[in-house]
Amino acid sequence: MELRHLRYFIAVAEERHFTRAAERLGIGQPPLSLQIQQLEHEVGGALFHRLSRGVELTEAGAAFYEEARAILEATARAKARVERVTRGDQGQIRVGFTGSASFNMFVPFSLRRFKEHYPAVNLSLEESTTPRLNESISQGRLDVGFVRPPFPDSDVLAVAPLFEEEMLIALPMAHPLAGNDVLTVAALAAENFILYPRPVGPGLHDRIITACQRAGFSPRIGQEAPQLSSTVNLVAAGLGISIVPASMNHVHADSVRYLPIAGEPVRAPLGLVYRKNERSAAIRNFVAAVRRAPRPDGTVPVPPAPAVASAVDRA
Amino acid sequence: MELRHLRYFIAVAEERHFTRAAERLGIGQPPLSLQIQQLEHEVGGALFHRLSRGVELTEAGAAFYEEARAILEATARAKARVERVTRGDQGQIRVGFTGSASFNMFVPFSLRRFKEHYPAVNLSLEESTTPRLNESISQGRLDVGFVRPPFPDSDVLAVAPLFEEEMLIALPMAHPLAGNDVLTVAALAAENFILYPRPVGPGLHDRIITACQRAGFSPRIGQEAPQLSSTVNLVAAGLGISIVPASMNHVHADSVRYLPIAGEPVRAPLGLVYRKNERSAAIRNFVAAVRRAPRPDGTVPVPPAPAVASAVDRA
DNA sequence: TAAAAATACTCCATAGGTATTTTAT
DNA sequence: ATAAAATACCTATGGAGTATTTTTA
Repeated sequence: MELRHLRYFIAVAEERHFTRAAERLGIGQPPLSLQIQQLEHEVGGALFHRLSRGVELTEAGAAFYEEARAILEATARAKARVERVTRGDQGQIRVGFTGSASFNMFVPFSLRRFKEHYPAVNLSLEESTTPRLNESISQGRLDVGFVRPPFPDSDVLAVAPLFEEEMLIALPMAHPLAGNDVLTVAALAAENFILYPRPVGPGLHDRIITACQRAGFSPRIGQEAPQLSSTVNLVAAGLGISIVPASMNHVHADSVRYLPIAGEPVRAPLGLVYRKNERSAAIRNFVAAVRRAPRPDGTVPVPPAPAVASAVDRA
Repeated sequence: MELRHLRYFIAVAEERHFTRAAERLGIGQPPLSLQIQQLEHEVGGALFHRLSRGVELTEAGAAFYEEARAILEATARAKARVERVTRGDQGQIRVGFTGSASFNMFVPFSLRRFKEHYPAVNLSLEESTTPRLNESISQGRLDVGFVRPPFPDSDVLAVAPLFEEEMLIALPMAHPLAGNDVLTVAALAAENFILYPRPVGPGLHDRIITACQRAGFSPRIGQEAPQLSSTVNLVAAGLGISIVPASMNHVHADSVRYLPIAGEPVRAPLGLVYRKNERSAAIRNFVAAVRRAPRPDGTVPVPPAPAVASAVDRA
C-alpha cells in the first residue's frame, strides 16, 4: 500500500464516481480503477459497491475512509513538524546558568525575548556552577549555558562573550569603611574576606585574589560560602566583606553597602557557552538571539583585553 | 511522499546506517539514498546527519520518526479494520422489534447469542410497530427487524420466518370464564374485546378477527389499547378480555388468567425482516445467527401453511 | 585513510495513457 | 439503452541495480 492508494481512494469516495475522481486527480479512469482494485485486494475487502450510476462506499469502505483521511492528515502534520523543527520554530533547549548569572537581569530578559520570537520552543532551565555547566553542555545533557570565566577552550565548546560588569566591594552597613563613596582594594588588606570555594567559580575567585595581590596582600578568608549567591548573605550578617558582580547590588540593599573599586576595576565577564558543531536550528537561533540581545546599563560590551580570541565564537 | 519513503526512513533511522538499512529492506544502498534524499527534499529539512560511521537522526528527523511510526501503524490498523468489517466481525447493526416480539425470550436470547459470537459488533435497538419497522428497514434507517405478520412482499425486503407461537385467551382472574382449563373462541361471543388499532399490528389483529368470525361472531371492541403490550394491562384492570401471544403469559400472571384456545389454534408468527440485497457481512451474519438460534419451547418451528414462499428468504 | 554515503548510468517494473469491452440498472 | 467501470494493450516515468566517486571524521 502507498499513500497514492489512499489519495485515490479518498477522491473516489468523495466523488462517488471513478471518472470524476480520475479527472480531479488528473489521471485517466482505467489506471484509477486498477489502483483501487489493488487497494481492495490488499486490504482484503471491497471498498465500493459498483452501481450503474457511479459507486457507493461499502461498510468497510466507510470505515477505511475515516482512517485514510486521518493518515493523510498525519503525513501533512509530520511534514509541517519537520519544517518547524528545521527552521528552529519548534524544539527544546536546555539552558544552564551559574548562580551569579541569574542575578543579572540580562539572563531572564534575553530568555523572555527569545520566547517572544519563538513561542513554540520549550526552554528548560537548570542552575549549576560554571565548570559543571561546561561539562554538561559538552556531554549533551544541556544545550547552552550562561557562564562566568574561565571560558572553556575545548574542541566541542564555543563561547560567545556577552559583556563584562564591574565588581563591587560589599561591606556590612555597619562596617567602618561603609561610609566611603569608593574604596581601593588596598584598603581591604586587613579585612576578613568571604569567598566560595575556587572550584565553584574559578574565574571570579581568581580575579578577586589577583586584585588583592596586585594591591599588595593575600586576602584573609574569614568564612567560606558555599557559592557566590550566599556570600552576600554572610556579608549582611556582618561576617566579613566580599567583592561581587555589580548585578548583585540589589540583594540585601538595606544591610549591605556596595562600593565601587577605586583605580583598576575588577570585572566579571558573562559568556554563553554552546557546542561548536551544534546543528539544532532552535539552539543556533537561541545563541544568535542572546548575542543580539541588548546589554544592561553600566556594562562593558565587548571583552577588552583578556579574551582568548582563538577558540571563542567560531561556530 | 509515499509510504515507501516512511518505511525506508524508519529502517535508516533504526539502523543508523544506510547500507544495513538497505539490506534489511532488501534493496541496494544507492536507491535508498535517493529515496531518503527525495523525502528530505519534500519535508524541507535534513532528517539525518551523515557521519563517517553511519548516520544519526537530526532533531527534525527524531520528530519525524515518531510521526512516521504512527502513520505506518495507522495504515496497519486501517487494513485490519477493513478486514474485520468485511468479515462481519466488526460493525453496527440497528435492530428493530415490535412490542409483542420483545415479550418472547427468543429475541433477547438470540441477540445475546449473536453478541457472544461477534463481540465487536455494536447492536442498537429500537421498538416500533411492524409496519413502521418494515418502512425503516427498506429505507435504510434500520437493518433488521423482529416483526409480526403481515410479512412484507417487497422488492427490497426479505423475511426469515422464525416460528409461530400459540395465542391464548387472556381474562381477568375474576372473570366467570376464568375457571376453565380451555375455552372455545365461540365462548367469547358476548365478551368485550380489548384490541389495539389495526395499523399497529395488522397481522395479529386480523387473526383475532378471523378466528371470531369463524366462530360465528364479530368481536365487540370494548376498549381500544394503544398497542399490544398495554392490552394485558387493561385486561388485568377488568376492562375486558383479549387474545394474545403465549409469550405474554408472564405479564400480570397474578391478575390475568391465560387459557388455551380449544379447537383450531390461533397462532402468532414471528419473522426477521432484512434487506434482500444487504451486503454488510455483519448484518448477514446476524440474520444467519438468528435463523439458527434455538426456538423457544411450545412453538411451531416452520410456518405450516400461509407462508409466501416466493418472496421470502432469497438473500 | 577507511568506511560509508552520494553520483552516474542502466534496466525494467509499473503507474498512467488510449482503445475497447463488459456490467448494471 | 446507456452510463460507467473493467479489461486489454501500449508508453514512459522513476524505482532499483551496478560501478564508481565523493565525503566525513
